[in-house]
Amino acid sequence: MSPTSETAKGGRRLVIVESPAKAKTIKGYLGPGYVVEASVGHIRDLPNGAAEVPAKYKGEPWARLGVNVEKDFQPIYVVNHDKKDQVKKLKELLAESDELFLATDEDREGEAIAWHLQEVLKPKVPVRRMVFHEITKDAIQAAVASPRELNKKLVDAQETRRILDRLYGYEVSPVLWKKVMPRLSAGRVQSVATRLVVERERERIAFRSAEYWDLTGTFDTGRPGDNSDPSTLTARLASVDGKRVAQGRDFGSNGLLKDSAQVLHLDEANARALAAALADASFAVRSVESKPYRRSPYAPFRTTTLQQEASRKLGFGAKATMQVAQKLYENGFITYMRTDSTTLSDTAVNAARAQVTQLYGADYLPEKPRTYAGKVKNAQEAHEAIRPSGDRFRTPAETGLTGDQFRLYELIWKRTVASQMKDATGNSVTVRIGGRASDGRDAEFSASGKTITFHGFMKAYVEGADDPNAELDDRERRLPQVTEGDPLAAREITADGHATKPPARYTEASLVKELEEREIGRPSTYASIIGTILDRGYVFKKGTALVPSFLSFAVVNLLEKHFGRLVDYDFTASMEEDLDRIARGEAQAVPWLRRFYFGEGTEGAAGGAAEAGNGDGDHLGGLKELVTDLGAIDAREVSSFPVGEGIVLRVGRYGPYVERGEKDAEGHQRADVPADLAPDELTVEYAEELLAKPSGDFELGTDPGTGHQIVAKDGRYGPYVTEILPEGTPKTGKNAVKPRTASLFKSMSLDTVTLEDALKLMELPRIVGKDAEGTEITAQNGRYGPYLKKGTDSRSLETEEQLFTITLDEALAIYAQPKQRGRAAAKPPLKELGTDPVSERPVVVKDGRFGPYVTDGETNATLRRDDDVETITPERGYELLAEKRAKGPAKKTAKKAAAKKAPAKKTAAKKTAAKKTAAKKTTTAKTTAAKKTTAAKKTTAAKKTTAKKVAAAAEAAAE
DNA sequence: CAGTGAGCGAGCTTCCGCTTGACTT
Repeated sequence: MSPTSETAKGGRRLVIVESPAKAKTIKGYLGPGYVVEASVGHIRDLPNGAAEVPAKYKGEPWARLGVNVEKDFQPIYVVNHDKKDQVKKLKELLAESDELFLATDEDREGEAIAWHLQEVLKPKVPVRRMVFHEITKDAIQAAVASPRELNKKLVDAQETRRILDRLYGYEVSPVLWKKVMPRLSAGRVQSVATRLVVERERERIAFRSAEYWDLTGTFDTGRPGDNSDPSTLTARLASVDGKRVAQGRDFGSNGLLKDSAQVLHLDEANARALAAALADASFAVRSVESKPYRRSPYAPFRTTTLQQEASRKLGFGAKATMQVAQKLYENGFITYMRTDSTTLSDTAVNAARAQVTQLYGADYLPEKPRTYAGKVKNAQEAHEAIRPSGDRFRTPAETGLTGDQFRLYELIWKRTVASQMKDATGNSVTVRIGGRASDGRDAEFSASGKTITFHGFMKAYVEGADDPNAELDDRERRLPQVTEGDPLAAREITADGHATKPPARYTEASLVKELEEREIGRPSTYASIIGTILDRGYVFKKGTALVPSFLSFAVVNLLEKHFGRLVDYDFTASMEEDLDRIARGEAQAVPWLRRFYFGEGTEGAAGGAAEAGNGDGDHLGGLKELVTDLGAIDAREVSSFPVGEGIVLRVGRYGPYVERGEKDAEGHQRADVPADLAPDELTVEYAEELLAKPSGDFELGTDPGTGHQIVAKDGRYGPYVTEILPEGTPKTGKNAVKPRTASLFKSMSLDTVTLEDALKLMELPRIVGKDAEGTEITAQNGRYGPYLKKGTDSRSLETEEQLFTITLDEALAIYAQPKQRGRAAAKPPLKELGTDPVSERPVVVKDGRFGPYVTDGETNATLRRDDDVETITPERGYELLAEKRAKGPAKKTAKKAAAKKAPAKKTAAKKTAAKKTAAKKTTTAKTTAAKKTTAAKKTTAAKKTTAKKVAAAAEAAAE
């Protein structure tokens, strides 16, 4: 496989493409003298997080962004971790070459990859940019013969896009961490995708169904029927006394008629009365209308249409489709699968036409090849449509493929062949039938049919439908051959009730389609967009439907209210326009970014030609300002949704819950909402039901001793069991009784814990015995695990089982030992790393609350994600400590200075709360303490925000 | 969102878009 072995003597050329599969193909077309290798996508990017930021930028306030927002948005680029080997290989190959051809895709990203390659490889030989749109020998050789220069403006446009996405994502996500829940995310693409799903659900919630009725009549021609001339036809009531009968589409989403003057709304009684009045009526054909029918084939596949059809016809998710397609591509069965183009190369058109003639005959072949104009607005057209590869398409049977690969290939093959076939033609017929009811009303029924006289492309391929009730294109519906005036007998007339349905939820495929239409996302990302919003818990799947979570309602609500422009559906489209201007040299990246980030009116922005979006002229503030001043964002408000009857749904840190009344007030109720409840199913009645019974309980049974019901729950500190006290037990006041509670052991789980386990757990704390002085020793389970307690002296136990088994002698033996202070002291270090060269202290690895860390007794540094206790070297340990020392003190003092008051208060508040809780005089005291803690926390949060604001202002001033 | 004993190292989460393996399930 060594590419150099194929290289001819002298005049070696290195050609770099993006994909290894492509490299393999092209290699064969270029022959000796050329080495073809892949970059395997992008090779450099902005640093992902703090760990990837080069040391020299670490202290910078903008290091976290990877973009120097203080100096013309200069990006920091680092070679992607997983591309280091590939870059090394490319460098080696380049060292043996006399010329470099950058043959990445001809689109914005491809141009950028080429530029990054040039920057990283630093070639000393001539560099050429070479592009091609078709992988054939002629096209490739022509491309080599006529290279061009790198288009730096196009690269600028890509870089601007990259920086904007970074600023958006890395500035807005932390707002969500603070205001909604940690680890959430926001982004130009995912947030709009989420918003689409949320908005559809809002429509469903607001939707009011309408009931309407109509009649269906079965009419008989009185002739014996056959296949081409059935004896009966089924027709629906179309109008009464000339007034059209209302159908589903006549109703709005509010359940009311859109235009009540024009249509007749039949209710059940009315419909039944009319049916009865028509029972003995005589009917005749009033009109027969025949129109030619013509249908053209669908365009060849691009990524989105392939995902949609694979979903409809094969039941594949977007990700599965792409994985199967990737395999087909790698093994040379199909062309590239991430494309927004429906264009077929000449080679492909010829192959398709040859196959049409061979399989279906010349009658099915149009005179001229069909071409499909690009439908996608921001298409970059770097690739062909998705089609079988080669200049002669293999039939599915010839491929030898099996399973999913076979099915997907067959789909692609059929669609491609069909795209070069003739239109399907036929007739569509509408028959109107009239009759007079016994009450004098005139009723007109209507039926329509379709006959296909020439199937054309439908012989090969018919597109599926999202709606399972929808009729497919090639379905024929034949009506009896009747002419105007023909008498018909009504065999049966029935009244049918209907209800209008809310708009359907998105599926993966339909959401991707929507995103493409709105120019949001790219072929290479459609599948992962779905993955992202699923991973974040913004949506979940119910069958194939994408259902938004309550969490996504809170997130979208916040974004709409405070970052409206960023989740505007036209934001991306307008960005694309601006990027195009940058690519054409009509606008400059830096002023554009400055306007986006710092807002209008900032220095330099006025001179820029770029207009940061159209239609958002009312917005002058920049992103920076929006994420700095968070005081205006009321976290409680954005995550509260009224349900009705005084019930509010709230999205808390632990998930959604419903609440009635104020906390601690009389009549306050609260209950968890199942995480997989679809928002449109949360009715007032359901909320009442949830509030009526304690939620999330696993009912274990009754304690034979007390008669109290025992339940298992999942609480803040994990699963636990507790008892339900009978009605009327005072929960507050002097005689308050607290239910017994106990955490589950690690070995137990909520769904398997038994009543016996629970009763045993609730016996804790267990009295083990008394020591020589008569002080009671108890065994109990606490926050840090099982422990013994003697007065104020506590000792950890090793296992939870010991809580039940430990004897007095064993307990006394433990107390005879000196107290082990803290967890770290109790455990030996995980590893010893020798002596630190700087502090000259012994360095060890320990396990702490936040995972393993290295310490020399003075400085501590947590191991990074890539470090491993087993494999860590002493040198790495010293390095971590040195890093920590380098930034530690500076950061610490800064932090202390900035947030001095807040932590002090917090500690004080905590202590107060702890003391009062410990005192446990009454539950009232406890409630007060809890309240105070909450209040203190709020103050702390507010203070922190203020402190940050001050810091930000200082930064701005320093500029 | 139960409320239980001490002492004490933070660091990281996150974006979009271009590509495949290397992993585990």
